[in-house]
Amino acid sequence: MTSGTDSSRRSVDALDARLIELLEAEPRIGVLECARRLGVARGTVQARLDKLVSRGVVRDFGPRVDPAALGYPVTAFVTLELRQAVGHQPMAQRLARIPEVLEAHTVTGAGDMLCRIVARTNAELQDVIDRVLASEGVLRATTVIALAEQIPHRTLPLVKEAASG
Amino acid sequence: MTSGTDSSRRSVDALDARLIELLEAEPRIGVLECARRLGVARGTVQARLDKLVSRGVVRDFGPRVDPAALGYPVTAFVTLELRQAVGHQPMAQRLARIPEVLEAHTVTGAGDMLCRIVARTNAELQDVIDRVLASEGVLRATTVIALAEQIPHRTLPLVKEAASG
DNA sequence: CTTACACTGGTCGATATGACCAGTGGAACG
DNA sequence: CGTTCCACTGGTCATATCGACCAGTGTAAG
Repeated sequence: MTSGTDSSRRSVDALDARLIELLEAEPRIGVLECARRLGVARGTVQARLDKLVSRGVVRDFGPRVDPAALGYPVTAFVTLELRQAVGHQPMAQRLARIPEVLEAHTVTGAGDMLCRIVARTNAELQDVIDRVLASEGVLRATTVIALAEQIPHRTLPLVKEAASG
Repeated sequence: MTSGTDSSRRSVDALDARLIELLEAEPRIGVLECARRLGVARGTVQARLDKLVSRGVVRDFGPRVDPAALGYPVTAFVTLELRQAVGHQPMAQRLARIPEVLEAHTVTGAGDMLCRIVARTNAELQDVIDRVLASEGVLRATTVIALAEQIPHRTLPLVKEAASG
């Protein structure tokens, strides 16, 4: 009773999307309950999940930690200009040693790297930025503080889009 | 046999941190196995976990989806300048309708909003940005493309820092 | 037509879960 | 100094899920 899904061409199909959506909404329900709610056999859900994970679409099911609840309510995005001589790799390694640096990308444009940084207070944010600036090769740091999270990190709409489009 | 942990003052203590670390590394192991590895009773792990969740430190255990594996390998950060007249809230709602917008913050500085956007190709990125620009109230969009993810989104070092510091 | 594959629907034993409980030690407080 | 509160212990319990199997069947592609 194939429902016409073809998981070989598109990376996710409608069933995959519904499965991810379901897990996103209620992560604790388990395979059996998923199967019931999606109206398919349990083995099918199991196979789908395994494939999603092995294909890398679903990275993991680790705990999502909220920095604010941890005591780090200040978020900032810092753009770094680097001296040409210093490579991105060693720079990234130095940044990685600073726990408050949650994320870093190399980017196009005037800046060379874009980092997401958190801190306990604005004052401590300054400390963190100073620590970043202390790294060799950083010429300049431009900081914007995130005032509010208008859209929290999400992927669900994208999953649905990928399944249907 | 209290191990001297005081979870009332600091938001997380050493045991919490080890628990989160363990779950981050191997999300599938379950409460019992956690208890064994941490060398505490199972009930303790259960209580800690419940509290971490209820306190909001751990948001959830939902699947972490990788946009790249979904077919959206292009990431960009877009800074929006808005017309003063248009509020941030309605703007965020319009942005939320675009699946490729994964995240949006209001920020300080020249721009008003900073968004994380993904796309299948650079060409499609242009389409997405056009869709963003089509929203009423957007005066200007400045885009930087993420070339490489030097530090993937992480919170573990922060958790350890919060537990010790 | 034949092959390949996905899904079905059933069973199996092993294991984890979440709920209890009484007891104990430490820390804070009066 | 005694009391109270709280976290942790270590034990049991019934229930539910897990992950593994299996043969059978439909669709789709070659």
